[in-house]
Amino acid sequence: MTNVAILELEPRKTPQQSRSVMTVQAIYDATIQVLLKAGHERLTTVRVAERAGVSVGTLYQYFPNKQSLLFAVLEQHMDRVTSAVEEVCAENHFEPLEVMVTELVNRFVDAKLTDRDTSVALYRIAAEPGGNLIVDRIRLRYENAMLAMFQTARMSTSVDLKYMTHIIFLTLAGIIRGHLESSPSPKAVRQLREHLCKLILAYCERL
Amino acid sequence: MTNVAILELEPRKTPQQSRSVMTVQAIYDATIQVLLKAGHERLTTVRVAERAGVSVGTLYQYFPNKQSLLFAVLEQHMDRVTSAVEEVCAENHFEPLEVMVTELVNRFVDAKLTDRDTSVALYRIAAEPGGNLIVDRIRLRYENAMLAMFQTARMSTSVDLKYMTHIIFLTLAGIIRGHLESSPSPKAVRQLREHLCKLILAYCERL
Amino acid sequence: MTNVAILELEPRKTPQQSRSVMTVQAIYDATIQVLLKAGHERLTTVRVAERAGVSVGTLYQYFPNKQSLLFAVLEQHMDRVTSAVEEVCAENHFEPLEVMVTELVNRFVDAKLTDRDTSVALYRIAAEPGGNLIVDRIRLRYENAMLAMFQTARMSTSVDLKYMTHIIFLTLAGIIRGHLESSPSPKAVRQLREHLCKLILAYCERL
Amino acid sequence: MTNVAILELEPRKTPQQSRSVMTVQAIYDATIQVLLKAGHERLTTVRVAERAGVSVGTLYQYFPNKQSLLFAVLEQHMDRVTSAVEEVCAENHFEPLEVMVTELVNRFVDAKLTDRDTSVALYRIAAEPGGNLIVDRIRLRYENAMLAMFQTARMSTSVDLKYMTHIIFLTLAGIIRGHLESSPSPKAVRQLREHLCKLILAYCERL
DNA sequence: CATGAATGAGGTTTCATTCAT
DNA sequence: TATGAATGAAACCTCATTCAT
Repeated sequence: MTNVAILELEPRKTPQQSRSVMTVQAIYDATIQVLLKAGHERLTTVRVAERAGVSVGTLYQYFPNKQSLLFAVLEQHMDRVTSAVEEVCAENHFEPLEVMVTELVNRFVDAKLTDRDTSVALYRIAAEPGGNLIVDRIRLRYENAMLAMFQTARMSTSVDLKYMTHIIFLTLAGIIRGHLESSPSPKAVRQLREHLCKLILAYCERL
Repeated sequence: MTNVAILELEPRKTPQQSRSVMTVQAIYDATIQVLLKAGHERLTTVRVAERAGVSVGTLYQYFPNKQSLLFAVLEQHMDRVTSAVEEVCAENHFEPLEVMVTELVNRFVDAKLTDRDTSVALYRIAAEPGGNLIVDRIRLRYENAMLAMFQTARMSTSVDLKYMTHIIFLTLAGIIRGHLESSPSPKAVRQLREHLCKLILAYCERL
Repeated sequence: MTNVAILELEPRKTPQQSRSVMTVQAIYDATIQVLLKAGHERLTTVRVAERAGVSVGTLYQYFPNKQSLLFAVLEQHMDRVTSAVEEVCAENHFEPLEVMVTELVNRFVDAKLTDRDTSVALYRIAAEPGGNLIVDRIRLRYENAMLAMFQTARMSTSVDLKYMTHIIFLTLAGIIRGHLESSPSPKAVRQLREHLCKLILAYCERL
Repeated sequence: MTNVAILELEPRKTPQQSRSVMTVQAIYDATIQVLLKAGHERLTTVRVAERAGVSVGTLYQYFPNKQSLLFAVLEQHMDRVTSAVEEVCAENHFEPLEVMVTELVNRFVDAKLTDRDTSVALYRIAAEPGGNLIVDRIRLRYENAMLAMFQTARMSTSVDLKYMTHIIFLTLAGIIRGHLESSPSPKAVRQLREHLCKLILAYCERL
């Protein structure tokens, strides 16, 4: 019998969260704001702290150095996008291939286009030395989720599903990145979704 | 075919090239060497000048500031890759679609994989503020060359060739970038070429 | 012999010592541990408090600032060494000069070589501004104890015993410090004791 | 035949010394001045540069970091004192022991008492981590010079001259340090010299 | 009394750029 | 034109100390 009273001893953190959790979140948010308003090269720890409403010292109590802050922000952001993709993959096991691809593409595009400026800004952080470790970890999560879904599709057994998944991921991520970085107009998004589906579906069926 | 007359327009600089041309090229080369050996964050103008065998002052006589140097190097490098693609596109007008795609993919992959470390290092420079201007200009050259080629292919007239070309470019560039940045193993290149061809060809035929 | 009555004057703190006395001693010990493990430049009040198992705030309730903590630790350590010397001096009144010197040297060397790392580390603290006050006070205790002993020795009455004592103290302290700071090998200690005795004895007899 | 004209090509550095040599010397001097006026804990690179009449950047063109500056200053100072001792040792080979010791003591005391404040301030630098390397190197120079002299003295062949020299050095250095650090009065210097001679001479003769 | 998150002045170091020679 | 010593603003980071809880 678990004692409910004991559980109550640990102070509630919602909605009146603990001080430090709030501080850390404020720093996260401030980092993204500075990234968007001032840009990657003008992002300084002092500026981030100021915008977060704390002092630099406070920032350094939660992050050992500037890079760890940037990577933490990158990771939090990518985690959100990845979770969305993991979800959509889990939901579409055993669906027809066309449904799988359509859902995947749409959710991926949705996730990346929400906070598109943030996404673009974070590409810079991912490109810093050491960033590839984070990117690779995230990529594996993507590919594992996608692979699990594709393994439930009715496809020729001779297909190297793992490599196919890899190519599909590179295609999705690469095209969306290129799209985000060059054309800031949101009008082309419908066309982009459509062609992404066609491209990937054609590829799958060809194999 | 390049017009010989055009070549005559610019004064001969070989074999006894003018001093400044040699100096500038030495600085270009030094920049890439420093970029590879020290990395983007440790690239300083003094280090570049030292490696080029000149003084900082001299460097600043040819480039108004550090960024202009980096962008010039980026542009020179991208120009080489782009020229290769323009060439292959020009050579394959009126060929069967499959030939077009195969040649395009192979030449693109070849161009990017020669000096792959340099390519990767230059992604960082392209990501700096202002870099998108250069990237976009180069992208237009790519897409124009590809579009001219695809317009000679036997395809349904209802196809939006311009957008198709755009997507193909994004696919090629995006996948190769993802490939270069994550897997440094050169063994997977043959598989990559093969799947790139399948992917793009399937897409074209689907339209 | 220590007077038992004197011990009674201060309230008993053993075995159930008062909380604050234990805390202060824990901080003392932690300070020395940090000093040895992290070094003088990495000794921070937070680190000391952590190692002592208390919070920084608590530390600041017993010591007004960092320096007072360091000086208190220095004083406690020096007090132990000094007491040993005072003891040996008191014990050897009226002994032959050779016995006096031999006992003095051995006890001094013993005291300094126990916790030699601590001794070395504390030299740094003694060198801080204000540290000379502590060092001078301790030096007077040494010299007074030694002088009292030497006054019971059979020596020519024309000798300036006070200055002789001063020189002997400087010799002892200086040589041992030089020994501790440069050669960390404990093998040379016997030779050191022997020569220290010869040196000081020869000096005394010469006067 | 060495061509005199060629030698003239290298610009004269005296008395109108080259710019950089002057700058470095200005930084050295400024370091000692700041050390004396502000103390070791208030010595900052900016303050040193200011007093030297240059900018911090200039300081960092000649010294990779603060510590290397401090150590360079320490080394230059110790080198002067050591040279004086090496000189006096060389001059007194084959002299009577009493002359050797007297000359050695006097020159050592002279050297340390000139710029006594600087000497005291530099003890702090020598105590920093890594400083013992410099101190040990200097100590070897001292002991080698002294040993060479003592080997020409008429002494019992059974004496371990090397260890004797070591002890004499520790005695000299230790006593003078103790003297400098505690009593700032210059009146006791004559007495100090006298007793140092007696102490060391008695020790040598005893062996 | 104890806690420990927050502070922020201040220190070290870097590096693009200039300019007297 | 070439040089490279000098510049100095600005970045990152530390840590003794405080004070609301």
